[in-house]
Amino acid sequence: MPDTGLPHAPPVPPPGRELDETDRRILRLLQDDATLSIAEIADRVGLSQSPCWKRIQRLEATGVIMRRVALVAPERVGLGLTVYVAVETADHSAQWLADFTERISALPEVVELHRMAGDVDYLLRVVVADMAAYDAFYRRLIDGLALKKVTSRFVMERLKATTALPIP
Amino acid sequence: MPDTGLPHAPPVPPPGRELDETDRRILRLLQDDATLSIAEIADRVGLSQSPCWKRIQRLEATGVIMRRVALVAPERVGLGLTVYVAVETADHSAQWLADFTERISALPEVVELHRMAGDVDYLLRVVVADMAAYDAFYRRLIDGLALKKVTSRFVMERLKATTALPIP
DNA sequence: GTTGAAAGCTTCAAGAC
DNA sequence: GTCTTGAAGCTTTCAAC
Repeated sequence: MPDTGLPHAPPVPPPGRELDETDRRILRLLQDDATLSIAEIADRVGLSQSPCWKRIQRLEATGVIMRRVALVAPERVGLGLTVYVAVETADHSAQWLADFTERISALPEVVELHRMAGDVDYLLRVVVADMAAYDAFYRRLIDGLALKKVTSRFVMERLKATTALPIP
Repeated sequence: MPDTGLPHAPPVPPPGRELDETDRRILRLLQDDATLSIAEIADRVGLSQSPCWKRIQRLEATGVIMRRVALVAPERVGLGLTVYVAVETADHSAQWLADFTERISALPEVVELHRMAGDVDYLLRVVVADMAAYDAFYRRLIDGLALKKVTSRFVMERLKATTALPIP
């Protein structure tokens, strides 16, 4: 093969293509309802139980299925306020960023932390009880951190929220 | 009680306080790992199986536990790109907003749709395969919609992502 | 890939405290 | 509210095709 100087094809599985259509059908079912029995799933994807069970085992062992969880309604446990926090950092040294990441990840109110491209460096999704709780969180967040800009955007209404990925 | 003119206390369950500490411990366990057996949960919260099972049934029946799902690793199913899209709408009539909401919710790539307070009207979380797929999605998104401003922010790295709420 | 079957758990209802 | 008991059903493994 000629060396084009371009990046190589990934050394390992072409994303999403180590899975056949049956695997993807199983995933679509399970990410919608993880209480389905093997019998039910096998039936719906047109397999018998044993091979279906083996496929699910493999999907779990290889990390395609990361975990099975219960989704809790936030407002039912007194967590009525979700806030997206866009952070622009002042310091961009590797050490500072590592510290920042570790420290922010440790905050339980932060359920998601993303490093972003573009104007915003980090985007946080924060879940708290109410505005007073958010204020307390915010003070803890900025305390001692050199942040250039912090923009809080408050969720008024959750119109759609699913953990089910649009598996093609 | 004197009428202060301030908003009343909510007429129904004080958020999160219809649940006792045992319920909350069960929720913390299940939102971390929904494969735990009743026996295991009962053991950890200090109950025997039946009352533990009844509590879980009640939490599901009353919608505190919304569902049980499998979480799939996006990059393992070829969905390597997550984008947050901030939308400012041009039209704010009720009819327009209803149409907008319905239309956006129907797009499978949109896994979350929030109505926001402040400068941004809507925040979308979009999951796609790659930049080409996002471009195709973006064209469909803006096609025929009067949007004042659309800002796409691309996730470079997922540093933390949990569906487990910080139940106090 | 398939079927069928057996062992061991888990779930859930019933009845008592 | 809690506990114990027991039946039914499910998961998991295995043998055989």
